[in-house]
Amino acid sequence: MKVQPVRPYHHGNLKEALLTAALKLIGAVGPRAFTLREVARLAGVSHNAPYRHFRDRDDLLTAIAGDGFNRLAEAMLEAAASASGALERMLLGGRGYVQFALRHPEHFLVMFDYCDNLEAYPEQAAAGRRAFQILLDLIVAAQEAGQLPSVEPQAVALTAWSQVHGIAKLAIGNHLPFESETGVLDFTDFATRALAEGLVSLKA
Amino acid sequence: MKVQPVRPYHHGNLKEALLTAALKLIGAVGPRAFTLREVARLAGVSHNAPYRHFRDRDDLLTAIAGDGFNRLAEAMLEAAASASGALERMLLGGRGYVQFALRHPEHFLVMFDYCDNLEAYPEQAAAGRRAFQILLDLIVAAQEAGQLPSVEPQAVALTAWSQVHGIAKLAIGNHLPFESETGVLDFTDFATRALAEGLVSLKA
DNA sequence: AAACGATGTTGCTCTTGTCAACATATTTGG
DNA sequence: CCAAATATGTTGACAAGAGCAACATCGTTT
Repeated sequence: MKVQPVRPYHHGNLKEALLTAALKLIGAVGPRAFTLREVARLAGVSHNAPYRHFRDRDDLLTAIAGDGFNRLAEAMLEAAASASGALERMLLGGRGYVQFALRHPEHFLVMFDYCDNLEAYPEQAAAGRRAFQILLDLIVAAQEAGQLPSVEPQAVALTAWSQVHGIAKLAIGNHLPFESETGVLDFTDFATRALAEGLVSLKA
Repeated sequence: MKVQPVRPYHHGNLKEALLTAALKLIGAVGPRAFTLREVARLAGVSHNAPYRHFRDRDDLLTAIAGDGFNRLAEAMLEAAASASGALERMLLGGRGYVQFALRHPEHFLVMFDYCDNLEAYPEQAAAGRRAFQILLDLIVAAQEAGQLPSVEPQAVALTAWSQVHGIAKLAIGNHLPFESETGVLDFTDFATRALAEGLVSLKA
């Protein structure tokens, strides 16, 4: 009778396992100390197994970035869903952006700082554009509801994006003096409301 | 008669030369591909010479970050100096922040993304705080001039910082659709003015 | 069942960070 | 004015990681 092999030669779902292990590793030691070989070790495979699923180190990181953009999009939609007014939905979308960054810094850092050449990966780049489109849609809806002035939505979206992105980056980098997630999110509300108010005033 | 030595055993000012070479290298290949050994090569010294001036790789990067914070502070002061009103000075300070990031992305990236543990380096951390203090001062001045509401200046400063930091990061990462520096800076004006307007309205 | 492609493994080379030991220049105390 | 002492550079080593090549094993397709 054959002994149950502790680990079959073929992993079965190594690609997913590698991505999961990579996220865990980045979460533990940061994207700088991230190592392909350590990921392989975590997944229990040889140091070269990852190359069957990812062209190289950057390819794996880009996959994580693309996954992150999809999750970010979901997070924003989910956050926005819990409001009634169009303007509130937009503000909550921004809040969702920051909340995602706080809860998934591994993803967020890779998405924006540890992944050159995102444009060279069509699928991941598209995921990024989709996430931005959500913000744009929220803004257009607020404009159509008359709660934001009808200046170029692109400019408004970039302004809002810059605001929440700055908050997210500074918060992750421990540059903001808030202890808790709640503290950062309350601050986000303050900042985004001020900005929205200003956009209204500009038009007036 | 002794032949003029092409290169003396002692460099003379290696520390500065290494920092300069490091900046050039980071500018050329990005902070990810930055290598201590390549820096040594650029400076024309052996691969271990840098260790006489920097404890390790992170130490050199942190030195660059500290230098960057000082230069950023200068840039903001200089930008702000060319305006008369307190509010205008504050807005120009933010513009200077973004302009610095655009012109010195090597510095900016190291300062905020490739330098963990800045807090472990008292001098560099202080340089960072001084730069933030400049923004804070500009805001307090605008408040005292009655051009900004007198809500907690700390919160206002963090909001403004987040705004310009987000613009700077997104611009450097090529996420903004502006071709020229001027385009980004005009957008910065738009965004910061909207935010300032909103802060005024919030109080009202 | 035999061949094929996909998936994993072992073993190598090249590069890097960092340590240790040694060499040379500069400064300083007698 | 010269000998330590101290800076500052150099060479040589080692471990670890990225990525290539050759080989092994598995499932699939004829």
